[in-house]
Amino acid sequence: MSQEPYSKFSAHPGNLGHPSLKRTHYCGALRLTDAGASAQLNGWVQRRRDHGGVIFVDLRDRTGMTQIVFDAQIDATAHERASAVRSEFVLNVSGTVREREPGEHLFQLEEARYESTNLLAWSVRSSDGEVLFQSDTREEEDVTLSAEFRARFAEVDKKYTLSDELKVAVREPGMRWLLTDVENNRTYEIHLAASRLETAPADEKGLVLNVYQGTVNPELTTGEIELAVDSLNILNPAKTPPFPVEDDVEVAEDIRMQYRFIDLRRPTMQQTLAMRHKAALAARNYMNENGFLEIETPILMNSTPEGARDVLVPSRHYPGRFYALPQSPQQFKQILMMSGVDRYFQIARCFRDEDTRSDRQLEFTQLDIEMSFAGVDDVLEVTEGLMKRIFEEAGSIPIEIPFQRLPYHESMARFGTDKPDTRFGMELTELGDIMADSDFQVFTRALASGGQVKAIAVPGGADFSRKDIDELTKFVGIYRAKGLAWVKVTTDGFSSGIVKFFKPGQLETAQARTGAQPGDIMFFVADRANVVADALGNLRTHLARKLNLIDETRYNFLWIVDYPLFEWNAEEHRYEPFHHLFTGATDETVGLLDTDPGKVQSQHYDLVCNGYEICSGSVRIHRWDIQQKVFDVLQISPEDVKSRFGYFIDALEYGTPPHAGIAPGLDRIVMLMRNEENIREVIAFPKSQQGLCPLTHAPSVVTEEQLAELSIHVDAPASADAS
RNA sequence: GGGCUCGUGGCGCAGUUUGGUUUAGCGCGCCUGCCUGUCACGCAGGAGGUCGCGGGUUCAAGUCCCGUCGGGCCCGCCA
Repeated sequence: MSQEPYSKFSAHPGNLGHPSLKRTHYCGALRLTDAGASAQLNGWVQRRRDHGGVIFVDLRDRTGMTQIVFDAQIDATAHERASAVRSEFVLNVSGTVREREPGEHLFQLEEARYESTNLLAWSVRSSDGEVLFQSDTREEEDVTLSAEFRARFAEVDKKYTLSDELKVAVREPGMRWLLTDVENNRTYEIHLAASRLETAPADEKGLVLNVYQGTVNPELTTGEIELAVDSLNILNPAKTPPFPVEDDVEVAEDIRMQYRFIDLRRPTMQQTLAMRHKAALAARNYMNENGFLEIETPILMNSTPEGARDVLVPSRHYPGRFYALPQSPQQFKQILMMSGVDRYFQIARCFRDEDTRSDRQLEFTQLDIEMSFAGVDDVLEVTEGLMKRIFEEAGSIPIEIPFQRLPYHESMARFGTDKPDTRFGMELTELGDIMADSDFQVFTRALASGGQVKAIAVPGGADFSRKDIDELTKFVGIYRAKGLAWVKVTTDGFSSGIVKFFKPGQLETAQARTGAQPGDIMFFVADRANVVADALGNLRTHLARKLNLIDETRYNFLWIVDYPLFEWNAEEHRYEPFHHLFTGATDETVGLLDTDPGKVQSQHYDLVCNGYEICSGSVRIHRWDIQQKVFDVLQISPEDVKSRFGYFIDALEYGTPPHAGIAPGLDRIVMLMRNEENIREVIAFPKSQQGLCPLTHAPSVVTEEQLAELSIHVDAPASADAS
């Protein structure tokens, strides 16, 4: 039959009546202390368990779940309506909060004895004095159960074996306990018979101990209570969702994005949304407390063809002219410094029309920051405080500041990248000096043509099979490495087909430098410096993941500093800015702009955490003459400068204060705090890798009229959405 | 621009190597009925698939070939 729930409800006008929607609690809020109170909840149906005379429904909202119970004896109408309720229906219920009753009586022990010295140290003994169960610390978990007592459990509850991971909670001192088997996720209630207690002190002999099946759900924060419903309003039925609203369900990305409104109902997604909000709030508060003004800058601005591809927006008034969406508010934030704002920040959306990666989207969010009369140390200090505030306040992750600083060249040398993951070792080791006179031509040729030979030692790698090594060779091939030489270190010496090419001492030196131990393998790459860095750097992280060498609980923050100002583009025989056009040089090297631009050091800094670049910034050029020299080095003609940056150059000549800034990437920060490996997981409405939005079908074809107004003629065939 | 990989009921997957014994199977979900203590409820019964799309090879295509659309990872790109 078709799954069309709507018809069932159109015949029940009672469901369409408007009850008060004012709830008394969220679904994750009720606790044992609320027992006896009446409550009204709104939420979505997580699951329904229909037992005929009684129906259980888990009602969910963004805070959690509460079990609500429909009992024909409490309210026949609500019970009848509840039988039609299905997953994701939206309900409004009211009723009484009640402690979950003990279930089936399992067994009884006569002549139990309770002893206590205080509320926290107590025991229950059998009549012959053997301890049945006891707890003598403040830790609820520290419970001992006698073998005899365990045996009684085994007799009655054959489906489960009581595990060793037990928790006991005192319900009423000397009378009732809640025993939780954490591993099996089951509870039991242990009662000393109340009738006997009325007349005798609790620690006297002759009590009766009863054990019941518990109905508490230890997995739910609200698991000690339930809501006995006396009134149900079905606010809206729902089609069966395309996938269950649960964590850890694997669903294809396009389906998740197409039904993002359902995907976002999942608890982890709700937690991420909440954490992202907290991170933004913490940032706002911190920036405010430190004297920064939040100022908005235009979304429609001019295109500057430096750097990334711009996202363009056609102008209706000026045919053939386009706005660009900001790659970042770079120029505006500098102009704000020129404007005397002194300290600016903005939670800014940025757009870069480049291909996506697991940590890159077409549009993303930066905490854009700029400050006047500031140098490197000032920005780093403010940023460290900001990171500490965000990670601790939003992520409950303690952060120690200040962060270490690592020069760019050292990072490249040791890790092969300027965004190193320092949670594990396997650092790259230079071997060019000792390998130059080996007989291994792969090495000697690379060195002779100005290249490098470097190596890493992989713990336990001596176990790698031929097939493993072939796969790794293929892996480094992605980074243009032509091969991957290897030598296994064993207790008997070196093992590899290439051992014969080395002179005595060469492999020993390699072993000493890489720190390889017997049982390890050394991997060598010989090539141009950037190929060696890419191949070994990526191999290093690849193997660390594969071999589980990464402590996922750690957050290793690291400043990368002392970048070069320019990078030589060998193909086009000219310099390019390493960071961007407005990055300042260090005082020590600024003089080299005229003579040796390649040696100029910039005042650029990146903050790296666990292999992700999470902030990037610099001290800016604030003097016209220096900016002019940079344009000269980059061979940007005066005409180009005037047309592209004219207003900016103007402003530099009207009293620009020294200023510096940085831009932490909010998406990646939240990714790190949530331990997510994909940026889509921390964006409410992300785009697919091809830049499509499966929910709204953007980008879409527009009408001929719209195009005509913009004087745009589209050359490509307008392919309709294929799905 | 390029490489790798995936696409089979609502979801997740098996089947694709070696084309035909497959009436395309499994788990979850869904539907109907029963059930008063479940919480991955249970029990009984049931429905649901142009194997992404197009073309080709063949007596015969989920399976082989070409193209195309979509998802993912990566190289290039990302000042």
